[in-house]
Amino acid sequence: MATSAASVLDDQATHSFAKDQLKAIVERIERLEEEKKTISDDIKDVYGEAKGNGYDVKALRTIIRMRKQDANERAEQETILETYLQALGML
Amino acid sequence: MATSAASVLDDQATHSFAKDQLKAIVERIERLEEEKKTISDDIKDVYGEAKGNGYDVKALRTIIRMRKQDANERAEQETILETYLQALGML
Amino acid sequence: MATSAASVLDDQATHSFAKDQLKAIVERIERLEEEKKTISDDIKDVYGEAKGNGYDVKALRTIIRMRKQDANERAEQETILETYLQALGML
Amino acid sequence: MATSAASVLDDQATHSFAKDQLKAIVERIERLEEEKKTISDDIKDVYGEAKGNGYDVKALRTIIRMRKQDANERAEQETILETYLQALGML
DNA sequence: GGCTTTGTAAATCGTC
DNA sequence: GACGATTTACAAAGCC
Repeated sequence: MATSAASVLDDQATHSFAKDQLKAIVERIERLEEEKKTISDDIKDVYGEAKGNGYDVKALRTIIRMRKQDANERAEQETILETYLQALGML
Repeated sequence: MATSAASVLDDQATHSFAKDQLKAIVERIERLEEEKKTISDDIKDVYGEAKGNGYDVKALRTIIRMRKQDANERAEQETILETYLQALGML
Repeated sequence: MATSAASVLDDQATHSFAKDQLKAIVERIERLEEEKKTISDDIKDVYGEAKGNGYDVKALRTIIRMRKQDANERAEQETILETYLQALGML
Repeated sequence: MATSAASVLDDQATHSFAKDQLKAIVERIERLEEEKKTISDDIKDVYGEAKGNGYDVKALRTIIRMRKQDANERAEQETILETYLQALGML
């Protein structure tokens, strides 16, 4: 079966487009991952610096983790409150 | 033993300083972790968007991973090359 | 190089042993995973039964999760206490 | 509106019952989850022990996973067979 | 039935 | 460089 000149062009265009789109996606992700790595390194630096100033890194991590937990818990409390209000027909 | 007025002030100053420094460290880390989370979410968004456009997310991740490996390998090759050049007194 | 009759037997014995040992490990793990699956199914049954008695499964899960969090938190509090005591040279 | 003495008792009884039932459900689930965790830990122990005997844990996991897949496939084959037998009126 | 959430596995990183 | 701890990726389960 023959393929018309038009459809060949279409195929090429479509193919090109797909390739460009994929490339764009990959590059966006790689760009973001680089930024993420930069920040991770910054965090490591802060811990390292703190350690240099006599802080116990493990304790610091514990503090950070607990504060995050507290935040999560507050969020959950709100969720529960909403659930109750919902159950009481107050929302 | 008595504590002089001066040392009380010193203690307070020292204590205040330690507290402020700790607070600063914690806040810097939390700030950075927030930024990191933002970027992680952005990455998820890109994958989600790609999925919406018909891409297979797992395959995309594989591509990203392979390209990272390739980059690492290239970097390693360069390291080896430099080592040789160094050994040959050409650097 | 020749291989004595004894070492052939040794090799076989060693090989057999290795094979049996590997088999034993695999079977122990598979046995445990079966048990684990049984329990998971039991848990699902309890939730299903509760649902049949008019309980809101999602709410039940929230209760279970919160109680677990509380337990974790208590455990962490103890960890922190120990850390402080350690720091104070009291352990 | 007034509430009769009888209905107060009923309410209390009902309330007590509901509370006890909920408590029973929660405790059953927590009990089962504990058992599940115990088994998970046992599995980890087996892997750890195997590692101590020179086995490669990742390879072991691969074996387990493949055998599970094979089992699933066998199960699927049986399902297909049953379907055929059913279709042929032989079940 | 897909889409999010949760649990598990793998990989990475810092430590000793 | 092996080990444990943390982070990240994958898989499974539950919910809509």
